[in-house]
Amino acid sequence: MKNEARGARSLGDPEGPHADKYQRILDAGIKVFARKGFHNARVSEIAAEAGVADGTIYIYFKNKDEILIKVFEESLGWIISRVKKELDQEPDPVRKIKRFIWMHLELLEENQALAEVLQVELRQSNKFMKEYLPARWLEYLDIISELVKEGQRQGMITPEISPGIFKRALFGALDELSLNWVLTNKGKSYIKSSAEQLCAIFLKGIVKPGIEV
Amino acid sequence: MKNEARGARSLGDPEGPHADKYQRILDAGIKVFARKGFHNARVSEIAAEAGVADGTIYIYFKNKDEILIKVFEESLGWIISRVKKELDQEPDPVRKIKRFIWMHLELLEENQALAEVLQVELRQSNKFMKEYLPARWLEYLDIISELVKEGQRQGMITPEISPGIFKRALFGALDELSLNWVLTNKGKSYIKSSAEQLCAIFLKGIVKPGIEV
Amino acid sequence: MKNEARGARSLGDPEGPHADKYQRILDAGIKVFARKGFHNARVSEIAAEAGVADGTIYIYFKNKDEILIKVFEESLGWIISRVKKELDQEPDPVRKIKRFIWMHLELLEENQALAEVLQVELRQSNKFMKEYLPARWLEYLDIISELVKEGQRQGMITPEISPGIFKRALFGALDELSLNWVLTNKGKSYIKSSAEQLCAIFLKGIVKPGIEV
Amino acid sequence: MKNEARGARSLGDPEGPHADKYQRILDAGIKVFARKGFHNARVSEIAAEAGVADGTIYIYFKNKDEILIKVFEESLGWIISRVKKELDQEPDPVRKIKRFIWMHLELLEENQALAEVLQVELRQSNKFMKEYLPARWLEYLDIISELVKEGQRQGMITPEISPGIFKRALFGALDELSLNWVLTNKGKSYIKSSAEQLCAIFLKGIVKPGIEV
DNA sequence: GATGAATGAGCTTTCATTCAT
DNA sequence: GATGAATGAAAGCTCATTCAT
Repeated sequence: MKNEARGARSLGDPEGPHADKYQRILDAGIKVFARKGFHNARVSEIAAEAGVADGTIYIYFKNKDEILIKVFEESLGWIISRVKKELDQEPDPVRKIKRFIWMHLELLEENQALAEVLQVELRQSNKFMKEYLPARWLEYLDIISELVKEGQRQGMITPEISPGIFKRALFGALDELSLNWVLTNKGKSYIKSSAEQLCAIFLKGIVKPGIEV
Repeated sequence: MKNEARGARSLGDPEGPHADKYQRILDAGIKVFARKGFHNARVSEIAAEAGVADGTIYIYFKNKDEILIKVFEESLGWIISRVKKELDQEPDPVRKIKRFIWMHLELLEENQALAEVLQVELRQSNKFMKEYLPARWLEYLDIISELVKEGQRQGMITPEISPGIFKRALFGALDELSLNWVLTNKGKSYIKSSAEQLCAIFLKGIVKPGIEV
Repeated sequence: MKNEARGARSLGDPEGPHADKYQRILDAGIKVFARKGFHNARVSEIAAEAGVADGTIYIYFKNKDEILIKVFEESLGWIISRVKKELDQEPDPVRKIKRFIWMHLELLEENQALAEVLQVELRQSNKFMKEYLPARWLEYLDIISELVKEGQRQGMITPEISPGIFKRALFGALDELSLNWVLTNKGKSYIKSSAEQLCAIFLKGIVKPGIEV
Repeated sequence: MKNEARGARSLGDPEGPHADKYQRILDAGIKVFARKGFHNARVSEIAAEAGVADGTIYIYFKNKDEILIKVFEESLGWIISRVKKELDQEPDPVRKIKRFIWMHLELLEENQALAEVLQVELRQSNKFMKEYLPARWLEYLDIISELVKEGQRQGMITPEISPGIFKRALFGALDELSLNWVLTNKGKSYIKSSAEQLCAIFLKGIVKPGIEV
């Protein structure tokens, strides 16, 4: 009843009676963290952005840290489910990897504020919230490594490649390119070129066939 | 071999009469920023680490931000000169790219604290100090793109590759892998595997020859 | 014997249609104030302890202060009526004073939480709620001074004694000893010794007969 | 050098280079705690009263609690040493007890603000800072019990009296009377009467010689 | 130049109280 | 009457920066 109008409005999947304000605070958190970074974000600014009183934040979240943690969890959860659903439609691991690259860039393009938060704050947090360590982010990375393993099983991907290193290499490249897109204002075409180029680089390499490496 | 040119001091190349304290503060900054992150680093802790009084910091640096900026500038300057010198010894662009990958990882391995600062804080700062935007970091990235262009001129690298996107893809991958190495404690062998794998991936791709992509 | 008149409810004598919740809040107030002290007691904790909603408190009490005031009033009212009733059974003023000492200690022993609130918070409140100044507490003190006056009239108590100072001296001594009993866990025998000793001290003094003072 | 001018200015015995501000904050703490009570005292008000910035408080004290604790420690330390010195001049234990009663009341009369803090906050703190429990306060109480024991040894005080209960009874009475003096504005004569009456009560009792108790 | 005590703006968080349901 | 989610003022404390010595 309370949530009938939410539909596709925002990331995440809040449940329970407080869903509305919870989600508004989460969305506000994404915006403000993106604008100012976690440390320079003021709780009062998040409250204002969410249209609630400062104190209301603390009904739904233990503290400022928890807002960020929940932003990670809910956003990554939503991204993962979106990505997995689309990958199912691709026939083979190599096509899936291409699709993954495209989706990563497109999803973040659609959610620029979220992109900024994930790129910058996820690193900070990986370093400082070791007790938490976003399990969902590892889950996301493992989508890549699983695709590589499957490709190797099917004989499409060279067996010398380490899936564990590849997943980080690809993620790092994707992350750097979307960060760059977010920071500069290169327009949508940059996303397209980035996707195309990354597919080419990671799948076929850059050295001309026949050249010794 | 690696440190032959650095004298007994440390990274960077401080000049002038204040060289000693200036450099001590800079080194202390790297350590403390690595340990705590920029926002949680206390100026007084940097001062203590450097063995100077709090107020002395402000004789050499305008403010806390400037310590970080100078850490970037001096460290990147030193890295760039080291890298360029070694790349000169490689015969062709493809070999140079391989050398670059190895050096990046090895240099950061040798300077773990610096690695942590560059990886995490450079992102933050890229985002917030747009007025500054570390020119040296772009210079470092451009080493890669110049190598790609040269490779394309010499016909060793496929012309479809965009050097501007490639430089960020490679940097992102390197960065992610060294961050992972820094955060987990995987030992030196992880650096080696990372370098080998990245060379393979970026130069030859992961799809088996003959497979359609 | 001691509780015969109190029915199943508790201290005080709540009347009117709200009697139940009113009393439950009052009792909860005593418990929570005893546990945490007035300032550290949370209205929401009192509500929880009373099994009512936070807002309900404000139907029965103007604010948090008023809960404490009513705790004083109702508790002291109950204590006074209990004490007066028992004193009637004693034949002379000196015996009545002895009885008073015993009853004070025994009543608080039976209501330890109330004891803690009265002892600690009454002082605070005496100091800050000058506008209120618990009339009932003065009434309680005056029981003592009236007994002294009566004793002087009957020639049993030396006329040099000021009833006004004596009442405070005795109350202070009683209060300090019950506070000490509440804070340490000395068991029931400490109450007995305290009563005996106080009777001896206040009635006969501590100096041996014959010694010059 | 820095402290040459302090003389009798304020309680306590601050040492070290920061003595001046430390003592000013302590004195300000006494005043403000007396005026408002610990919980309603604002750190900023103490700072203003001491003529320092808010932050300066935290150079000298860990937090607001510690100001109160140090007020207890230093004040009681000062009181104890003053009292002990004077008691030495009295010839026998009974005379010493009389002197103690007079001094207690006179010292607090001279330091009214301190009196209010000790009386009201010491109780609160006894209850809530069990970890701390002002050792000095116990030391002060023990002055009394030691005098009683000595009096019993010399045969001047009846052996039935428990020094441990007597010390609390006397302290409670003194405390209540000085609280009353502080709260009402009874003038100096009330102090005198209180002292006289307490001496009479505690030493000789209130019951006329010859009356059976 | 070097010091480090002092500053005070500004933050997160708490919680008594209200009021729409 | 009863509820409890929401409010928002207020306070303790931190720490980058200054400046008298």
